Amino acid sequence: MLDKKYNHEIVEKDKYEKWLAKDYFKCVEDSDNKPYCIVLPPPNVTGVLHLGHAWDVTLQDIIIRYKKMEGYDTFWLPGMDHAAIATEAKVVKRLKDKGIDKYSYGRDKFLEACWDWTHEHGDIIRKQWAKLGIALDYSKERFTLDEGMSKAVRKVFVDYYNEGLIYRGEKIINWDPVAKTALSNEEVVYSEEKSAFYHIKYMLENSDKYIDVATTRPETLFGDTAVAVNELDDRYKEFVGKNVILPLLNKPIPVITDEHADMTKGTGAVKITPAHDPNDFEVGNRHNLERVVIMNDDATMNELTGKYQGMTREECREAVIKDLEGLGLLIKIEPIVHEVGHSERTGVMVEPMIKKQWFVKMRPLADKVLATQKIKEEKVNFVPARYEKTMNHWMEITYDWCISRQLWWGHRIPAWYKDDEVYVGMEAPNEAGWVQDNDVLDTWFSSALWPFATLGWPDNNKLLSKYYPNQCLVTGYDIIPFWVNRMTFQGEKLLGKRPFEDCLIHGLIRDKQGRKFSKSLGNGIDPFDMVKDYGADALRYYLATDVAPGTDMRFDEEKIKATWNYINKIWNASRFVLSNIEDLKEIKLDNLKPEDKWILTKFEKTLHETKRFMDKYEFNNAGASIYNFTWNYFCDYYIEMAKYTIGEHSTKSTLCYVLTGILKLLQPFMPYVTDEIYNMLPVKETEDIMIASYPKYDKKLIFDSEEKAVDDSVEFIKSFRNIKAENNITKEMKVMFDTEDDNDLIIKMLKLNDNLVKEPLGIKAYKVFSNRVKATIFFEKVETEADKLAKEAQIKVLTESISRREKLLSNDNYVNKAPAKIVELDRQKLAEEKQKLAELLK
RNA sequence: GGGCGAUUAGCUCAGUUGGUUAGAGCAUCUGCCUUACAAGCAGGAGGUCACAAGUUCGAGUCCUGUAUCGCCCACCA
Repeated sequence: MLDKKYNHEIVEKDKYEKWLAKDYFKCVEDSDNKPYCIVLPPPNVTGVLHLGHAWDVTLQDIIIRYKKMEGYDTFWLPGMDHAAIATEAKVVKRLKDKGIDKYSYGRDKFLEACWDWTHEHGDIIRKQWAKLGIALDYSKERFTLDEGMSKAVRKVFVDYYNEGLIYRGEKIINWDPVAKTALSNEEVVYSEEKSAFYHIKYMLENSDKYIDVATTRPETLFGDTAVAVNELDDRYKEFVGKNVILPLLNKPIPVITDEHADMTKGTGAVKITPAHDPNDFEVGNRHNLERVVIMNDDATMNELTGKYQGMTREECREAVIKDLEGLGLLIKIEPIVHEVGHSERTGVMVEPMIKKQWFVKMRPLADKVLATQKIKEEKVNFVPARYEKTMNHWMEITYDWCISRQLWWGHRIPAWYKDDEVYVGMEAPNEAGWVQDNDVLDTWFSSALWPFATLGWPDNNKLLSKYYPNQCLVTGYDIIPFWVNRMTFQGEKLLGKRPFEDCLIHGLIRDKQGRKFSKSLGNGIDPFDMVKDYGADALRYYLATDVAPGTDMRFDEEKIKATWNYINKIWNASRFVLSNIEDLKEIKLDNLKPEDKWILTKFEKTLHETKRFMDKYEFNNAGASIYNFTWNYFCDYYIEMAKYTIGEHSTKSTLCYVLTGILKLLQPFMPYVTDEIYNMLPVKETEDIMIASYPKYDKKLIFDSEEKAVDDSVEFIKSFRNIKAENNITKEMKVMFDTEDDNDLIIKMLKLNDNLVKEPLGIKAYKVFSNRVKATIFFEKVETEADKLAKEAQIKVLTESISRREKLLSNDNYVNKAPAKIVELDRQKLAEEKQKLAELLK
């Protein structure tokens, strides 16, 4: 016998270990069943899982468990990401707290510290996965820095290099002066900052004329090698071709014309700093300008800035402005607000710098994706579909991907140098004297290979051929540019096929006020506190059903509470069923009563609807559909009806059949409690519910006329209760049925056995009716003013509705153009309303 | 500057191809300890679907425009 109250701690205890021991989570490579593979977005080993991860994995687990019951050979591959820059930052800090400097510690020892960190956090993360009950195949777990991944990474690098898709070049890149590494465009986040246009006089050589140059970055003037104006700009005609004097350095630089100078912006004259600005870099290339690097790697000013050497960028700006002002070269300061790029990881202002780095040539790779996305059978199907635009737009505008990072934790670049020679290969060259590139690859370079490198690529094996392309990938929309896009172009280039058929996108979780969760706000919620308080099932159901796919969610603990109540409801319904079917030997759906047929029909319809939603990943709608059936039909009505015929085999069978069905539909959402209850069923098809089959829609269990009839009885019951409550009618009432039909069920449900009369009484009468059933309640009661008002209001509503409907039905346009079904419905409704009104007016 | 999303009950959210009186949970009001469940049961109340114009017999849903909020992208000096 079940406890009276659902206790999630008891229910969830030891279950995960049981599932693991029975190998339920393992894929069956040799199985003939159709494969269904998802690779888990590998969480960073930087930290522990948060609510967003819990959401992400819950969605995947629901898909996997659903597909498994549907008969697929499911395979959910877990793993973690070494997260190069993010983890390195954490380990650097940990060492620093111990008084150890990364560089003096040395590369090998530092990497050891990184591995220690990785193992610590890996263990924590695995425990967290277990708490959520997710069906990961741990026998295939991978790490983005393991041997197989490393091999795949080197292979891609070498092949791309040989094909010309990877090259090394000196270009302007985003430099993080704290981590002292290059970054990709995606790793730069822009935020609005208060700044100013500084208008500076650049004096014409040997003249007292000058050009007013407006800049937001006066500290970079030491790197100026020209001033550009537009060739159509009349204001500066006389300056073009001459020199202006670079302030502070008193160095002559040319005034050139270039399309980059926009006459409508600023003063129309722009200083050109090729080594510290991407646009100026391009201008410099066009005009063969010298590139003067004026900063050190930590973004302090270097020796070329004279007395400003050693200052930070900020200090230098202040000093420069002060000095220019002293020289009378500062015209004005115009405050503005503009977007400034910051490092995603360290938060520091990114400095554009000229550096020799490795790049992936993006155009051919991106074009391939754009072409594939035009083919229905070969494209990645985004859910919701609008996110395809996010990827496609990125593919259209992307430019070469800077993949080298000046870090230690990551895949070391397989390039070796000897004097001016470069060797790129899977292994180091044999001869002596070659030195390997010090840098590692962007962490996303390896995770881009995740959907196939984890399956054994570049070796061709059964795992790869069976499970690639993956059937689905689940991730948040914020990860599309970093990861989804890159997996897509890599998969299509390297294996000739999309990495996954579907890509289910979810949003971000925010707090109750709609703010992002962040450490500084202190508004974080630990999902495992929720598991502790309400159970994994409640958290999972909440996360999966709260919002429609692709939208953000506002976290609300009250809803988890409500889910707990729902589970408790299921628990208690099961308690009733189980305690009454202990002697059931087999489920036989024959000699069915109308209410049995009714609930079976409702269940089939719910199943049909639920499956449709599950297949579209609309778990919110699927959840609502099951909830509505379970609570409003099964619990509120069928169980109540069943109480009167509980001894009959058909009742027991129906109870057991429907409860089993409900448990199966809920299993993907609530694996623990459904497992617990399923195992207590006297009749069941499998040892555990997660290996049972999903119910199949069965037309033979659709009974239209019984459904209609019992629906009508239910409608009558509701009307009856309504009238009884609204009129404060007590048990003293007498009831006379006007209709001959069998009203047994109604009489039982309303407990009217002692109140029935055959002839009308000469006291106040209340009419109750549904389509089929009519009855009169006799009850002595003084009509109050409130009763009168209520009745008048009801008459008013009905009268208005009738006249609106009559008008509609007399409109030929409507009658002729609207579907006959709709018009017929209106006619029915009108007739009912008229009848009701007549009753009220009696 | 470009793109996307949101705007529906007090709160958080659903709402399929346009079609009965726009739904749910929570909160709220009334009455109930009816032996599965008071974390429950029964019955209510609560919405000009952001705004304006349009298409249509019919618009929360489709078209156009506006407002507010949010996100993404973009090299703007």
